[in-house]
Amino acid sequence: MSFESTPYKDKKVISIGIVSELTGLSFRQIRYYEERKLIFPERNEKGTRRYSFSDIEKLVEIANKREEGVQTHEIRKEMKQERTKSVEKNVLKDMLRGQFNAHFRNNNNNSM
Amino acid sequence: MSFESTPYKDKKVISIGIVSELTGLSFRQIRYYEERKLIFPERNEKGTRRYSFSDIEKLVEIANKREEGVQTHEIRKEMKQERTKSVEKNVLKDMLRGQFNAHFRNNNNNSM
DNA sequence: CGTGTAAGGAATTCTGACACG
DNA sequence: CGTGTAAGGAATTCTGACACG
Repeated sequence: MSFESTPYKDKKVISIGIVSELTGLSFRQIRYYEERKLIFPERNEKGTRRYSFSDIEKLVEIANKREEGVQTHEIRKEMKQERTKSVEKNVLKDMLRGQFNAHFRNNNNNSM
Repeated sequence: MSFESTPYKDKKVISIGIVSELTGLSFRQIRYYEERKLIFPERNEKGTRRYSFSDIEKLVEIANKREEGVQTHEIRKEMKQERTKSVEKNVLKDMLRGQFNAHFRNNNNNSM
């Protein structure tokens, strides 16, 4: 019923050069964070990496953590926790939507 | 008051190869439509073109028009009209917001 | 551990031009 | 008018490795 028709934020279309420009990180750093499983760019047929805006946001977060001296291993753990929280939030949202729909199931005939 | 903090849709970050993949158009066609002032990619320092998701949407529209046999010159005119309409719509929106704000100026103390 | 760098190769993109129609 | 293509050059990206610490 509810579609994400244009999730530009997650489309993997940006090359590493632009990502470097946008984040201020070196190619070496960007590739290394991939090696450490912090980001997951896609590849085109020829093997060049493609990143999304989400990846760029993640990289900025990573850069901040690194400046604080946090190791990639720790950052990885923290990001896993974030993902779990996010899943929980969605579960909660679904439950609320369920209640909401139940409540209005029988008297939703006028407003579109 | 209302900010577009992350207008990913208009960020010029995509190279012509990806645009070609996404639209199905050839490099030649994409560059030609720029020459005819239908799209306006940016350039990085070294001169390579960078497109936005908006540009890609425009290109798809252009491709559809071209298939119908519409010439680039006509397409250009049509797109100018679209822009004008869009401006008018915003003017209307601003007027409505003005009235809305005036109406609630004195009794907006509870709900955020 | 995290990052820099030189190395060699492969893929990308650019421009201006000739071609066809 | 709109698009294809071959041409030559410049810029981009890739991998694996050595280096420092």
